[in-house]
Amino acid sequence: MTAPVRGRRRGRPDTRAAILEAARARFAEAGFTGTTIRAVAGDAGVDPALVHHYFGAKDDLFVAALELPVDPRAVLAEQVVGPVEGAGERLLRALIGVWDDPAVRPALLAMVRRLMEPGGDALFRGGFLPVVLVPLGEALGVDAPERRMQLVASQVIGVIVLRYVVRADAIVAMDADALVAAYAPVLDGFLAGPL
Amino acid sequence: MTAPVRGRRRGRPDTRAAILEAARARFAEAGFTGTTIRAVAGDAGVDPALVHHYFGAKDDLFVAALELPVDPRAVLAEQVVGPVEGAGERLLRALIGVWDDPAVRPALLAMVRRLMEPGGDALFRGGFLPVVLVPLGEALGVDAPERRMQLVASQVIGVIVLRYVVRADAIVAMDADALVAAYAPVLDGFLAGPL
DNA sequence: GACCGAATTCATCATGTGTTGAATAATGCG
DNA sequence: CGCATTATTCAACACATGATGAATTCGGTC
Repeated sequence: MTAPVRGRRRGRPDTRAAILEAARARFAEAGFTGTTIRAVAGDAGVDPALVHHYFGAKDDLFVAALELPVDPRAVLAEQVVGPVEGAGERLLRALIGVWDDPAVRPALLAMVRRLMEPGGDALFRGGFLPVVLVPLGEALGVDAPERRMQLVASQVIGVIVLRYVVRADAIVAMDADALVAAYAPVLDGFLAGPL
Repeated sequence: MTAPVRGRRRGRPDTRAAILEAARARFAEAGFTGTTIRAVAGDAGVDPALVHHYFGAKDDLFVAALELPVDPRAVLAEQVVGPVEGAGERLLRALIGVWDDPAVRPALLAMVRRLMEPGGDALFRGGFLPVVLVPLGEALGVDAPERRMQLVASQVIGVIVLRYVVRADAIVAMDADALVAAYAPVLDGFLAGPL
């Protein structure tokens, strides 16, 4: 049995990546304040000090863990932008594609959890809304993008919470087509219906 | 009965109530783990030990703060149950009525925040779903109440998050009629539309 | 083989947490 | 008044947390 070995490890294990992965999982599961550096270090099989060595403070770890393998704006520009007709379905399919990718979901979950913690409103108003939602609305060419995209968000976030945070079985059980059938009409209504 | 109790009676101003109110506000704002007993005591202008004196551990404080001035099932039974036609509007108006009551909102917010924290899925599956959602669906006489009510919940929770947690301005600005106009058709579709 | 830098751990600090028990002040009853 | 009872605070404990700096070990380079 290996006694606790001090000093550098043999071979070239990518410890940094292990820490990042553990941090993503923890942040996704427990949010920012609910995640402890010691727990992350434990999951990665590593001393807490090493976490600080690679990423500085806890805040820095968080933004590092948030670095998405995907740029949401690129995904939206490629898969969603286009005519308003069918925009709801395209949005849903892009959303599901990204969220069901296990490499990306933890980071997204962490962001959603952060949205609910104190200061989350600022994150929404200062980040999510102007950076993602409104530009998307404008790219789709809808009128009153602020209002309509907030309506859209109110449905999308509900789906995300029930499917990925709270894991309500009926919503989890739906595949992409079922989700589109249920929600695309709603989103289309928010995008193009009467206000 | 009990012998005549001698001695000091109750706090001068009702300190107990002050603590409860402070606790409700903090739990609503920051969730369970994000709320510290010292902060509650500080808000109530009181020593932390007094909080323990009145309510025992932090868990007990939380359940005491959660005690709603309203029984959600009673509200639903009175204002929502009825024919499926118009159920969406009735549900929305009841919801808004309860959530916009400043005496109740903090406790509700605290519950929603708890739903997002670790273990929130259990709270949903073991509490909210079987105690509130499914009975309501059955009382409305819809088919497949589990599925339909989870769809309803996915929209309702989205509205709650955007309006009360994240306070998205466009959603906050809507009055009851505007909310009904926007969301009642969606809910009716989930309750009675095709699956 | 010597040496430098990177990887890793250890011991430790300062702080904030929930909680406890004793101590003091106020109140009401006989 | 004096006593019982409650309200309230003080001081402190035990623990977890984020963070730091020194120490140790390894990998690669001259």
